[in-house]
Amino acid sequence: MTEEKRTELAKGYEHRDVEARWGPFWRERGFFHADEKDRSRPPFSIVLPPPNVTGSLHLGHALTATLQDVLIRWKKMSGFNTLWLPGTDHAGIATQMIVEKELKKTEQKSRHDLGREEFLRRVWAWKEKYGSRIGEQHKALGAGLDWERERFTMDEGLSRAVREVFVRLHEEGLVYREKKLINWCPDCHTALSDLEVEQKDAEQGELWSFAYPLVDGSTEVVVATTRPETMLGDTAVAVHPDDERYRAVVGKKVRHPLTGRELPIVADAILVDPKFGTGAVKVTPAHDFNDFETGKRHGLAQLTVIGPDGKMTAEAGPVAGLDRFEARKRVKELVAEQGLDRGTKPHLLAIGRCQRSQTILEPLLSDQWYVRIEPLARPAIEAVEQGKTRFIPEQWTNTYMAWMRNIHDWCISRQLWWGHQIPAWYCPDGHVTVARETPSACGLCGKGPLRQDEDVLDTWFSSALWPFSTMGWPDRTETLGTFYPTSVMETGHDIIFFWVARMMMMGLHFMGEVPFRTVYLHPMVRDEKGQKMSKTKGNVIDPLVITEQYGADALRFTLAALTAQGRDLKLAKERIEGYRAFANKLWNATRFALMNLEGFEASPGAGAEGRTAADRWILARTQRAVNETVAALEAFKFNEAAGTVYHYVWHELCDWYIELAKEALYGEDAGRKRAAQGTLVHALAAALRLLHPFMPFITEELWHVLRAKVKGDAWPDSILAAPYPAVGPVDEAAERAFQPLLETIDAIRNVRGEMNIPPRAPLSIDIATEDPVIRGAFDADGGVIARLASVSHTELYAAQSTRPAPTSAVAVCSGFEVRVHFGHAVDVAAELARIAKEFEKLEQDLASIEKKLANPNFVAKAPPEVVEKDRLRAQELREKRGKLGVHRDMLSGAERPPRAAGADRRDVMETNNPNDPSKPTPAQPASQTTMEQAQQVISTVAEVGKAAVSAVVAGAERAFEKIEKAMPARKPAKKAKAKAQARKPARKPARKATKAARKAAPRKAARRSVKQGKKPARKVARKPARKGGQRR
RNA sequence: GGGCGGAUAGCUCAGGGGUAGAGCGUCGCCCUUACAAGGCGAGGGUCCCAGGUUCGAAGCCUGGUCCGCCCACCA
Repeated sequence: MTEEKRTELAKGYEHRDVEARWGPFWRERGFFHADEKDRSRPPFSIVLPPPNVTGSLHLGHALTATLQDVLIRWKKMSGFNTLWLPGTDHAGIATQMIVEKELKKTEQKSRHDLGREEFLRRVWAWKEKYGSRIGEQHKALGAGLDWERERFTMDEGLSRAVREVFVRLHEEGLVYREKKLINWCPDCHTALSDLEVEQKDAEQGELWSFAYPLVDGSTEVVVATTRPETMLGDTAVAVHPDDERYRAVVGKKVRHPLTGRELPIVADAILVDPKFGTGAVKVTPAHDFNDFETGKRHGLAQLTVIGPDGKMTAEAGPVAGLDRFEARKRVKELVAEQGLDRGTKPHLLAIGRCQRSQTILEPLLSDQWYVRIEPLARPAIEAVEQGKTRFIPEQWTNTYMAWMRNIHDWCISRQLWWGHQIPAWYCPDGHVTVARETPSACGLCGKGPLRQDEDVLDTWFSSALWPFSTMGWPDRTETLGTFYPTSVMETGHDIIFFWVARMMMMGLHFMGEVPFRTVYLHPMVRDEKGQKMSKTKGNVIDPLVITEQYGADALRFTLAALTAQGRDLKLAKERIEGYRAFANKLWNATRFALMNLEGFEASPGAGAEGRTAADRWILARTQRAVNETVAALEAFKFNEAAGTVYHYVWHELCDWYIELAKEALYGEDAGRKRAAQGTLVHALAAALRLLHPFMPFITEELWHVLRAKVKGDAWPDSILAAPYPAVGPVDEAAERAFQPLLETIDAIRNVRGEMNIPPRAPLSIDIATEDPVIRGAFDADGGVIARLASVSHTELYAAQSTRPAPTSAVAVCSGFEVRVHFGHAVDVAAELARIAKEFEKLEQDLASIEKKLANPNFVAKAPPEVVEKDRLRAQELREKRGKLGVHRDMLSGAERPPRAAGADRRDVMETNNPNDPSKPTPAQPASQTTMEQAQQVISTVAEVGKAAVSAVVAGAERAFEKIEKAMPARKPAKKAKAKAQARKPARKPARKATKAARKAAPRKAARRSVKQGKKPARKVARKPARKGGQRR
């Protein structure tokens, strides 16, 4: 590849060029070819849920592809022998309807005009024409599927598996044919399974009552129905056996007003609820599921009055030939004409509709094939109970169980042409022969010719076999031996019954083993408004439209980042844009590295001796990111994995480390340079590998470019062949050691922002700490502060600094204090306001924590480590408060601490900053506040408390005026002053000030710094104020 | 009629008995030689309501309210 020679990158990331490059590269080199003979590596297999062959992928498919590809690439890089098996589903009804529609449109013909054979030819042609689009889409998404193993549910091999399963189940008595009531779609002209019936919200309908006169003329029985047309099929009237009102008429007969037939009055405790309506029910065994059962209990006739086309049959007498809804009106008229109408009431009812056509379904009596499901369901329940298959998120286990425990026999025959024709043949005598291959004569009587059952099997029948039929079953293939059971079934929770449950049953029955160890059910993808994407709503998005615009990597990353467990996923384009920017960020980080790798040595450990604290810090952070990412992936927490890498790359590697490393990279010190280069390459390479499963294209591209530059042994010619970063111990000491420096930079930046000091205006700072460890950190690596915070001059003190307050701001950090000198008078009011906010925050935190510690129950009952932590925390807060108080008092002029004898200045770090206009006044040998003095101030401050703040501020304003007068040449910047003015009112409402105080500098500083171990240092006490009750 | 999920910053959503988070958006300052698809900073919360358990509840329990979703043959 020519790009391997490139060692420079374009300024911005252009996904189009890059993405076109790597798909073919991976495929040509067979990276995704699974090797069933390789037993040296542990297997990891996923079968792709087969999309509808004539369909086009939507974002739900993109999510499926993304998550599975993440798993596959991650596992592959982690040393697994991976198989990801693609394929498509023939999707019986859906496909047939598409082709029929097209046929109607272009040729004005129905499938019957063409005949079965010709129609099927057309469907196959359609499949060939459009079936490839799915593959193209998957490839565009970067899906690492093993295309050599692509399957189609109507392939010869899979069809053989279907026949085998059907025949075997039939032999075992688990497939049977029976005349029963089924859900029939008059539009699609086929039977449906229970699952294909959709119950929408209750629809407004009517409950119509009419009277059946008794044959003996003694009285009448009033019944009610929501479906008047079915009364023509009534073959009885039922009442409750205990119902006194009807005791006398049970056993008698009523006369049908429209046909004259006589109908028995039966007593049935199951069907009839005496409290509903009149307590009498018309019974229509051939058109209602309850009535069907009732009819069987009482041996009632089954009278079919509605035909498969939805029109009334000849049996319907006066309304024969009418459409069922026409008949509904007509029946009411006819009954009314006889004076038997007893009124109509509005009534809410649930209506079953066809999942495909939305047509109102008709319960119809017909011969269909069924799978006896209970014997198959039992092992499938047990397998989950025993943990052989695990659902993630766990809550789906209940859903699965509830359905499985209440499962009905599965109607598997469909009156369609497109699909697996049922391998059953009928002889002239009507005997059924079920066989794997076309039989020549009746298995029972030996007669011929035989006629094959015209129906086909439910699409989901073949889908149920997918995990093993695709691997060559019924043959005992090596592929099955290596890759079955599959490792993970990843699919949407909407098909848990249609597909997951049925795969479980079939897998267990025919393979004797669950089809997958883990079922990960992902959320549904919705549009920005939270609506389900559907063709009818017109909000379906083709993933390719997005990949074209933003790049496949951005789309993939977005989908992964939004896939939290247990909730639907709303896709907003802002989010995708954000992750496209992330790709660009990664691109530029690599670009930066390439520009700064002259003299890089690839040998392992090179430059280790020159490493700075910053180097050790990012190495530790890298390891932490690796650990967290891997842990998240193992738990299927895609959003956490994505979020971890994102944060690491952007906010640690880019925002911090690259900036930190510039000094060494640009500098002359060869040792340090080498160390920084090595560290940068290590961190970047880790980032690329961590990210690869999520963003395969850009990471592969950058891998190659980087590889060409560094020429190391550890750089295989594809990132896919590189190992996924390994989990390992984190150098927590390195993290801790560097923390004060990060915190200092944050603090200075915060002061700048708050005080409106331009980012590059050089500043002089003092750092004061009594902690030798922290002091050591500043000694060794304090230089980074100069660069990242534009500091020109730093002095270190062993204790609190007392340089003249009016020209400085202070930030109290954990274990040290930073004084920022401006070289001119500070905006005292602004600084005091800033301190006031912070002070109040400290007060609040301290109050809440002290209250806790004062509670004997807390001390006695809470875990000792929690108590100890709070004690330390309280101590720290008190310290900070004290220091801040001193500063505030100095600034406000309210109290000026006496100078202590003897300078404690320990060190001065000069930073060469060419722009430095005004070297700060050479530091006076700074005086020191002794601990005693500090304590005194602390206690004073504590007493003065919050109420004093405004007074102090007022004092400060006076002081400010004085200063301004005294130093006319050093007026604060106009803007700063204006800002100070603007801020004044904000101080007044206590509520607002409190709120603001919560956002005080230390917290912010901590937030900017990065997570530290389990308990992030950034989390400075921040109990909501309302607890303290101070806000009122 | 059952069952399941959700309600947290302006928006979209993570989190989850011990110091309330992210992305986007908003505001301010920066064209700092990797990146303006950028950098730095700031503002922004009654974690739906009411009880309860607990030393401690946004989280756990109970009961509500309002949104989703799934299942179910009530004429």
